[in-house]
Amino acid sequence: MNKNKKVVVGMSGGVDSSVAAFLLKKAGYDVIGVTMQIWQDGQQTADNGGCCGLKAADDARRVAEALDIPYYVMNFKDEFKKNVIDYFVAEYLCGRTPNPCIACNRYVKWDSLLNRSLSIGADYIATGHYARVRTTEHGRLAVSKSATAAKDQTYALYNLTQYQLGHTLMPIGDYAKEEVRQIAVAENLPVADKPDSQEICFIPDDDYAKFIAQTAETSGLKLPPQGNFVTKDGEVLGVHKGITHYTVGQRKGLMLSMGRRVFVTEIRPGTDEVVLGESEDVFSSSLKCNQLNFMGMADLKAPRNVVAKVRYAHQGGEAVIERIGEDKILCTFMNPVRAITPGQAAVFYDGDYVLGGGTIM
RNA sequence: UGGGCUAUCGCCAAGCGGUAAGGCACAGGACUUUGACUCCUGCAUUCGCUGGUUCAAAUCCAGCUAGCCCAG
Repeated sequence: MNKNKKVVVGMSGGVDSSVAAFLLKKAGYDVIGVTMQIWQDGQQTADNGGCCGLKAADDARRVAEALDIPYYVMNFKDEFKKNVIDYFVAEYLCGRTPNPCIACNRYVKWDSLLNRSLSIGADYIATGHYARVRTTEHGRLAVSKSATAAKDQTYALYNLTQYQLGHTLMPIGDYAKEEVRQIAVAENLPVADKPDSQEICFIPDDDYAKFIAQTAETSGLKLPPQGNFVTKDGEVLGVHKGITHYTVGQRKGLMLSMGRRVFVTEIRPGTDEVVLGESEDVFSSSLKCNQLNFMGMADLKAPRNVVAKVRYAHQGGEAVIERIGEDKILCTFMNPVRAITPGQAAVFYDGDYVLGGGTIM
């Protein structure tokens, strides 16, 4: 039944998406390899095999040749700049901590790439994400955790719509990381031993504050000034470099010697204050989120027990969610969770699959 | 310019004659398709300065310098 079904595979040049392409071809799909060109100068990301690196394209092309599938590079620079980079910078400028991977998935991969793929006659797009698409008992489509819980990437995919999911394949989700690599080796894919990607792909040197400052400047945006480190009671502890340098839960880089470890507990964009506190002060038991997307559940009428994740690497905590507004959910945890941070996503699960999620306020 | 006290890594701070603890900060690494967190490693041949006593001093003595306190 896969015969004649055409699928565009987003190929990053990494092991995962390469194996995804292989598996689809093996399963009988009409596979087209595509690398998204999203970042400005190719030089920048030279050896970074990131999810969206650019040297990437060279590797992806070699894999496509090895697999004997058509291969194209599609230009999504404008979309990426607008929906990921500008969003990323704007969030930091107002004291929040964005998750660019979520934005990239939502707007670039599952909007721009999907639409362009459908327009050239594809039935699906596929990626190398460690996640699966499944149908729930209520007939909803939802991403569910991959075979390896350790490599689960469903968190970053909570924003997908039913329509998008209906045109999505994630062939890697049924395999463990080691198996994927073994397949790559067995099939002699040119990228079999490439290391896993990491860090934000568009900031090669890992210096966020510098990147934000540069981008803000070229965009004519005003950078937040220096301000005070304060305690929750208002006592001034020192001067900081500007709120873009900090995030909730942060301990390193404060350049402040208190004699004990202190952490950022709150960022106050209004007064440019960064509040510092003890380790236990960064735990909290509830959060509110908006910009909701419902996936495994069609809606949220009554309070519901879920497992909620508050960041990509969060193991998840038991919680109750309830609607407290047209576009607002209150999530109350059974046990306090560390570093709930505005701008990050709260994603709700029922067992293995995603019910929905929103942006932490 | 009478008396007293203190001067040890960027900060705090052990040490009390036997050859420089620890914490914080910082740096590097690990982990990680977000930020964080966490973990590992590193971090004073030298104890305000100058002499002296001693086999041996950051530790004892003297002078100097600096800071603090109490008196004027």
